[in-house]
Amino acid sequence: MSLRAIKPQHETRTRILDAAEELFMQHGFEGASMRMLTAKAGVNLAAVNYHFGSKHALIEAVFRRRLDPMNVARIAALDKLEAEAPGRVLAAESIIRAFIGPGLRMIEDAKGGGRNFIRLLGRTYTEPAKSIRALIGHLYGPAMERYKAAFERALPQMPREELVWRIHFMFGTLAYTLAATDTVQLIAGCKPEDRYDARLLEERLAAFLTAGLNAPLKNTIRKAA
Amino acid sequence: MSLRAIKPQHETRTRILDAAEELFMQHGFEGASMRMLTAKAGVNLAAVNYHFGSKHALIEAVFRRRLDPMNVARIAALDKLEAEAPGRVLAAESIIRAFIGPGLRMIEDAKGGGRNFIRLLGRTYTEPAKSIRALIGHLYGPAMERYKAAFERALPQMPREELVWRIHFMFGTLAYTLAATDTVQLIAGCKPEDRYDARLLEERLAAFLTAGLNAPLKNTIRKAA
DNA sequence: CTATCTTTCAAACGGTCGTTTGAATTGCGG
DNA sequence: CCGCAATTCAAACGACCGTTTGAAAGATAG
Repeated sequence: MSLRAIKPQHETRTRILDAAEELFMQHGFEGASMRMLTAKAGVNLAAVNYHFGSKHALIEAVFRRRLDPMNVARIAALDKLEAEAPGRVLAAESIIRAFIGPGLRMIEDAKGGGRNFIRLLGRTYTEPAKSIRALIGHLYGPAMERYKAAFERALPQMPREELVWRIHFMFGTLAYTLAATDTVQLIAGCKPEDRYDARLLEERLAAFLTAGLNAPLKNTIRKAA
Repeated sequence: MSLRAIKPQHETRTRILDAAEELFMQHGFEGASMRMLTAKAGVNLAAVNYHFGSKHALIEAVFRRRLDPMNVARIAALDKLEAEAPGRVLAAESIIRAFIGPGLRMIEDAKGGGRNFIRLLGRTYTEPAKSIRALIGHLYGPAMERYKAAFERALPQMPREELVWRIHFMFGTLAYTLAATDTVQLIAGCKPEDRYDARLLEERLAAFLTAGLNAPLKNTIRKAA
């Protein structure tokens, strides 16, 4: 039989990761069982434990596969910005666009599962399980530090406390926007075809976030700093 | 024995609701089992099914207990605003404050469990289970319609498409801010005591959201409308 | 006190969970 | 072609899940 080349070498790992990505997004980490998952991947039930060790290790692998390259891209985008304007102060909007760009570009990858992953990621920020939130925090750490420092340089006049909160707000907007795409339809009948027009969404997000980050400082806020 | 007056009448229901609120927040709906829950409440395992019918009905009861009054308060706040300025156009910031006020006031109720509920609520917007998202959507429906109409009246010049997205962004910021309070510490060492200063948080949120909602319309966005 | 309704309780139900096991199968260098 | 390691497989493990049951206990009205 020569047509058995369907499962080339260690495709099993990839098939599991793909299935897990989709089912974790649809049912959550607890809701997606190993039996569901291996059935969808077309592999044996024991394959997950054989290749990854445990369910939790599989979850970590699902995140690392996409998140590590994404954060590398984010840091690279910031490096590029700073290299292009050495010594000068970056516009906050440029930094925001550098950060949200890699995530939005992944949304356009519908067939490759990138869109699934982005929605999964958005949900995971508010995941109840401590171990998973800790994992996300750990994977995000380096990029986070880098961008926080960039924002501090771009907005030297803003109280640090206030800046931290505004970065937090921006994170929330991004996470929720990506995770809860069906809530848009709750607010209004939104044509689904432009829900994934990443270019347009980037413009909308950048405008909203830039305005929010640069919002005028009221006295009440200034006094608290 | 006269000191047995600890469990007055039908306190069992309330004890279950309180325990569920806290455990759902800590472990999620699937992660918090009936055995955990009834143990924490100090009631028999069968009590949940006796008093509520099923676990899902308990989840619904947990939400209705807090969310219904909260949305009534939100609509009342909007009614009051419109009654105070009959015929006039409301400022977007006033509408935003009317919306976020009831939620933030609940955060200050630490002992009563209100804070737990708000964090639970924030997490639930991105809950994987369809039935739970549907429940939330249903409970939010009326208040949502009301506020959407108010924003449309306050910003008549904004394309409807864009407005829907900006409302979506605002929702996201609010939900995430309330749900993922520990992520703030990830961004920076934030003194936890002012994390729950609802007054200050309201100022910060109002400033950020108002600026975002009123962000200038770029050509790219205008053309898409 | 008795009869009736409500509530609590221990025990068990069938089912699904993540993981483990040991044998069968496959891939491959010598 | 053989021998060995890597991988796949069916079956079973103990644990926990949400729910149900029928009897015991408590509250209440006549």
